Amino acid sequence: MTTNNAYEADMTERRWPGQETGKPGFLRPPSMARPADECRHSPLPPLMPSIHDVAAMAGVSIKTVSRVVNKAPNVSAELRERVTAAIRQLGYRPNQSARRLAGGRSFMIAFLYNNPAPSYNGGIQSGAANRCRDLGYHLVVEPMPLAGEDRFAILDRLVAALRPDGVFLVPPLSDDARLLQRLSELKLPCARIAGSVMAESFNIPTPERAAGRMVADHLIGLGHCRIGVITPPASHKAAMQRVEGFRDGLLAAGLPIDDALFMEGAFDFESGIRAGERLLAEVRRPTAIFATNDDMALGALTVAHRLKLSVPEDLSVVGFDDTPAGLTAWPPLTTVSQPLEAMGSAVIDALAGSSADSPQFTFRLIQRGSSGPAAV
Amino acid sequence: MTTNNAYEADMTERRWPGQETGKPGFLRPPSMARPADECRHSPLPPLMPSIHDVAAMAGVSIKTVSRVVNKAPNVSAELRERVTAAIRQLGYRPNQSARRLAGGRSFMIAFLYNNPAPSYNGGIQSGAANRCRDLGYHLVVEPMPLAGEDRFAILDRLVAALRPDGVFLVPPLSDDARLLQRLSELKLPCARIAGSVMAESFNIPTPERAAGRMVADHLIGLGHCRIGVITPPASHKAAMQRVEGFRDGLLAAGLPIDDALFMEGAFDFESGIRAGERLLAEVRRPTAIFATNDDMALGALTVAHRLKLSVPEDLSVVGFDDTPAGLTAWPPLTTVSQPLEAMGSAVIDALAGSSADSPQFTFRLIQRGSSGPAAV
DNA sequence: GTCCGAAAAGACAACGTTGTCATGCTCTCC
DNA sequence: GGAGAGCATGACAACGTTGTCTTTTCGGAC
Repeated sequence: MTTNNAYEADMTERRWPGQETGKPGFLRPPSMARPADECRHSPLPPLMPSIHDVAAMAGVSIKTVSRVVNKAPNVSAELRERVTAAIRQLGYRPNQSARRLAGGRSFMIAFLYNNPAPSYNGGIQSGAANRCRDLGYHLVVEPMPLAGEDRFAILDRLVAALRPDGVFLVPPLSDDARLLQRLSELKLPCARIAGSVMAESFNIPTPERAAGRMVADHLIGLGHCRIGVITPPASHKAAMQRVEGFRDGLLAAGLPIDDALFMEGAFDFESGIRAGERLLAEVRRPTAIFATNDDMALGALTVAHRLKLSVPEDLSVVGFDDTPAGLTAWPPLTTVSQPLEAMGSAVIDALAGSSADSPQFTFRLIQRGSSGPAAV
Repeated sequence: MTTNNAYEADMTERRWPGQETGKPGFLRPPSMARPADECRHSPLPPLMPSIHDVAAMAGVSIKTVSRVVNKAPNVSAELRERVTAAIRQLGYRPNQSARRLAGGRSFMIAFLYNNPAPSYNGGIQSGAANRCRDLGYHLVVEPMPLAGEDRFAILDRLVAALRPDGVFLVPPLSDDARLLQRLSELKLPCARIAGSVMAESFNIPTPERAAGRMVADHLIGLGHCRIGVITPPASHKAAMQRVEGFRDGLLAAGLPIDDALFMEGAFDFESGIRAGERLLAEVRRPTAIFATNDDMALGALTVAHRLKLSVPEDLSVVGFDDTPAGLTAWPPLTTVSQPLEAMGSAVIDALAGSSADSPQFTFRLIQRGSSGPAAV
């Protein structure tokens, strides 16, 4: 039911008295929406105490409570003490909607994603959500289409309705120049993970290149000298660095760079199969394959199985991302793991300005059964 | 930095004039938070028009605009037309914070999850987020610990800050009795997927049992009569139904039920390996294994590889969930797929009361290379 | 003692929306 | 033509916070 009418789509259908529809709907109807009110003047403590309740209990003005809550300076120790006690006793929590309305902050951070790898998104999201929790923010998720004008409509609606305090993007969205430009027009603080396109938004860099080098060193160390590479789609700039790093390793080891051994994939299993088939059909068959993500590596592994090649005896395969599928494959996949949760956490820190420096991450090579010494 | 002090933890650190810290933080400082104001009386259309701008342009009161926006009855066609035009021209979008504050609705739905399978969460979340978008809601994600008192604190904070219009849970959270009780105390509309514990909250049932039966029929149809089953942990009530359905199938086919062939797993890869090892060490080795989720099935598959059993010639393996890892395994896993996106979407419909009936889902058996005829 | 400046506390008006009530206006029916 | 019922519209007060400005209080220097 996606409609192009931006206005219509933003409104929720709602039943009005007189419009009888059979099913009542599950959400609390508006009329009973404020249980707090009934409690306000009752002897029982209010269910959802407001700043006024706290102020009354502490015998101060609401402004003083506000100051204490926001850790503003110029509040005497004594009052701060009293207010804090009242807050604790009542279990007061500021109402975010009211804060947003009055103060211009929403305490919402929007997570825009498109990455089809659920474990990648999941890891980042989990780290980000937990850090948000610590900092008093909330994470709103918004899946975005990769292309098309829809994404601008989606973004506009999100921004208009929520006015998030910040937005963050993961690859490949973090290289979507038009999206970044729109975000900058909207003057939304924005942070990206592993972006490579230049943009004014903050970017959290990742050691893609060093990781690519690490894979090269690993395979070369095992004696491989003819190594096929399944490269990312050209749009995936960050992942492209993995290939660069891999080339660095070949150069450093004095190995030749054979363009026939570089096959472009689409970051999915199918394209890994196709690339693997072509690589393994080479007359001088490579003894190892480095795929720039796990899905493609698993495609290569599947081709090896189909061709009855033993892994790692006949062929070593290395992936990238440390997805769950790599762990459960046979043989388990040698791959590179990223500290996803820490990265998600760092993005929130960057947006909230609560971290001291630009974070540094290290990617780790996870050696498992799919890579071994080259056959002699 | 998780602190137990509920009050402290809810507040974001904030820089006040005079407190100089080196890094400015990335979020827009509060003072420049309202760019809309500057535009209000300028000749240019306001960047973020409010209901007042629309009312002024259409020459009506703000209340009338509100009525049009909320599709309330009793507005003349002419005014509705004028207002709609003004809304469109200005690109007006209602401010959710203000709506929440005034109307008692937040247009937020909270998604509580714990399920460690990212593709499961991801699928549900994606369906839910898209449906939210259609209906004008937003999806706030909140990862929850499985046990411990923390989850109540997390829930309380979420509710206090956001007052979400609804909450939804996926397994195994949907069977967390204490959490459900707390939600009901908070009077929060709540919907669950595949819950089996009785609770007053709405539950979206899934055909787990029928799916288990389907797997049994599939394997029995291939000629298997000795089939190992890796069961879910006892806490996963919904998944337990899969085993029931499987038993139904055995009974219907007149096959014996051998308790030695039922091994409890923990829904993860490792436990699948352990259960697989034990099953395949049986003197009369089963010719097929049904694991109640893919991770455990992949564990069994790994054991088969280690024992140099051919799959499916020597052993058929069937999983459940249709995870990406099952697709990329070797051989690709026969499994059961759930319409995750539709389920996520349906939960939102249930919460918003926008669907006519309780939805019915069908699980599909995905036949792939890991299951085949029983050896004679 | 007076005065001054700074610090502490409060009063009050936003913020943008919805709920409630009041006010017309237009029918219909006697 | 007058009463009453309904519809269409608007005025205004919430909602719970924060920003701004004002007032009070408190030290200390003269």
